[in-house]
Amino acid sequence: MKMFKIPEATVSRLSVYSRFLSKLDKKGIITISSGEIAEGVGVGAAQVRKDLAYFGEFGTRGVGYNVKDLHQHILKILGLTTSWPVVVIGAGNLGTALCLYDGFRERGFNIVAMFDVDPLKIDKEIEGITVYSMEKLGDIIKEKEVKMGVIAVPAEYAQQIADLLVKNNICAILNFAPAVIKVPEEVQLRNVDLSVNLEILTFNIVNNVKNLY
Amino acid sequence: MKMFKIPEATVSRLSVYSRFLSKLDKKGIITISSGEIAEGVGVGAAQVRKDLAYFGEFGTRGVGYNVKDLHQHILKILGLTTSWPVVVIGAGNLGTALCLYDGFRERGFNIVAMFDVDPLKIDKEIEGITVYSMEKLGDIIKEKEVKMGVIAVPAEYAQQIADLLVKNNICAILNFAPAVIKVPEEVQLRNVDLSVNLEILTFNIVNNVKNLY
DNA sequence: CCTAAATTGTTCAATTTTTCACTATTATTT
DNA sequence: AAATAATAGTGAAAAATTGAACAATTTAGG
Ligand SMILES: NC(=O)c1ccc[n+]([C@@H]2O[C@H](COP(=O)([O-])OP(=O)(O)OC[C@H]3O[C@@H](n4cnc5c(N)ncnc54)[C@H](O)[C@@H]3O)[C@@H](O)[C@H]2O)c1
Ligand SMILES: NC(=O)c1ccc[n+]([C@@H]2O[C@H](COP(=O)([O-])OP(=O)(O)OC[C@H]3O[C@@H](n4cnc5c(N)ncnc54)[C@H](O)[C@@H]3O)[C@@H](O)[C@H]2O)c1
Repeated sequence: MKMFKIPEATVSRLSVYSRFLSKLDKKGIITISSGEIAEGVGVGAAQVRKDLAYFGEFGTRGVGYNVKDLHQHILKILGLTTSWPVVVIGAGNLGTALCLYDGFRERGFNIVAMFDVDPLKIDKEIEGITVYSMEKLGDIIKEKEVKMGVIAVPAEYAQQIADLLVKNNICAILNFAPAVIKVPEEVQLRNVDLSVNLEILTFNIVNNVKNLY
Repeated sequence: MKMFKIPEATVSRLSVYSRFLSKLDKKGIITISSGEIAEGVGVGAAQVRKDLAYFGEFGTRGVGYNVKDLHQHILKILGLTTSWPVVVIGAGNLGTALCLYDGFRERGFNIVAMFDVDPLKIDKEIEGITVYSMEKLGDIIKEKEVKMGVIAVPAEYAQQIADLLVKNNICAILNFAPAVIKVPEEVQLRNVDLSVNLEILTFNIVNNVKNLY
């Protein structure tokens, strides 16, 4: 790969483009211009072209992009041409909601197991997904070749769960706990912090920030 | 307010600082330096000082920041000195998980009502929060002076719910549906897109992106 | 009281990201 | 076949963000 350092914002937009293209494809639309993509996802047309230009030339000048084609290219770029087995740690309200959610499967993410410490939850099944005790974590990660883990335990345990995942050679962690956790630099970490999102909104309200879309 | 355009990243870091300070305060810690905050939340010390500098001078040179004091200042900046009534639209798995979650209340967000179209869910209570039919939305927003709405309905209905919220004078929307929705520029909108987050991780894994923390 | 250590606030430089404007290419029309 | 219109790709400019360096201020110790 010609890794020229891709802005993270670019990657997240690619993910959005991809979903938009998928919708267009289902509607049977064959070609689309950068301007129409831009309009559809709420960014600038130059931005769309620049984002794609990091990875190659996917369009035809004067014509636009072939929807199916571009979609496939983006899926490839994002690593979504294969399925990703995922484990969820914490079978509470959030963990359960994630398990019941179809949207992940549609994008190639497969929750293969949940884990919890609560004896009442262990060995139960949620939508066909078994909740295991924590001792099984290592075995299942190895057996199912799991690369990604989702942390949905209370914040005070988030770091220890992260450590455990790291010890079991997980490559990436999505953390929902409102905690700052540290992992070795070779492990990918993203935090989804819902309070932060709400608080950006309150900040904007009280400071009367004009949207700039 | 001396609105010099605050980077959104700054606002989200303020939210994280605030939680960190709250933890320190509970531990009885009186003063802290920018370097320690930086260490605690995983950013640079200069970044911390720069973020705060947008809003005033809160520290004492040679000494650091008073924890309680700084915390109060940040809460004020974020608009968290008053409680925010919130409505959640969509009493499904995610909406329910959000309702059961204490973390929001702790930060001053109060879910005052949920809304759904499913007759089986309407009039049920979840953790003391009633699920109302959609017709009640306007009345309750007005009555409870709700400024923020959370969208937790399937993607295909997200736009119409957003429109409805806007029509009822909501100020800010947090959208969980994987849909691009449009609102007037005076309405604050944030999207929490979990698939995007997972896909940034897969991108990083397959492209071997080194973390830079 | 003076000096040294600590640490903030701030300026300025570096970097990153976005936007703009232009060039090249393709398709279509006359 | 030439002219026109549409639109991708791209390099340069602009804007936004981060990072490093340092001057200013406070406290503590001799
Ligand atoms: N529910 C939400 O809407 C929501 C929103 C934002 C953030 N979060 C965060 O997500 C996390 C989970 O939230 P939740 O609402 O599902 O909480 P929850 O209490 O419903 O579930 C937590 C689960 O983790 C399990 N658990 C506790 N310690 C564990 C450990 N050491 N190892 C394995 N499992 C353990 C518990 O048994 C429980 O089943 C929390 O950190 C919360 O702050 C939740
Ligand atoms: N569950 C998750 O973990 C998860 C994760 C990421 C994103 N999301 C997104 O969040 C949204 C909700 O997900 P969910 O898992 O809770 O789905 P869900 O199907 O469990 O719940 C959706 C709820 O919305 C209600 N609803 C449908 N149309 C409505 C309308 N027009 N007005 C009011 N209510 C309506 C339904 O009756 C249902 O109760 C979806 O857009 C989903 O893609 C969910």
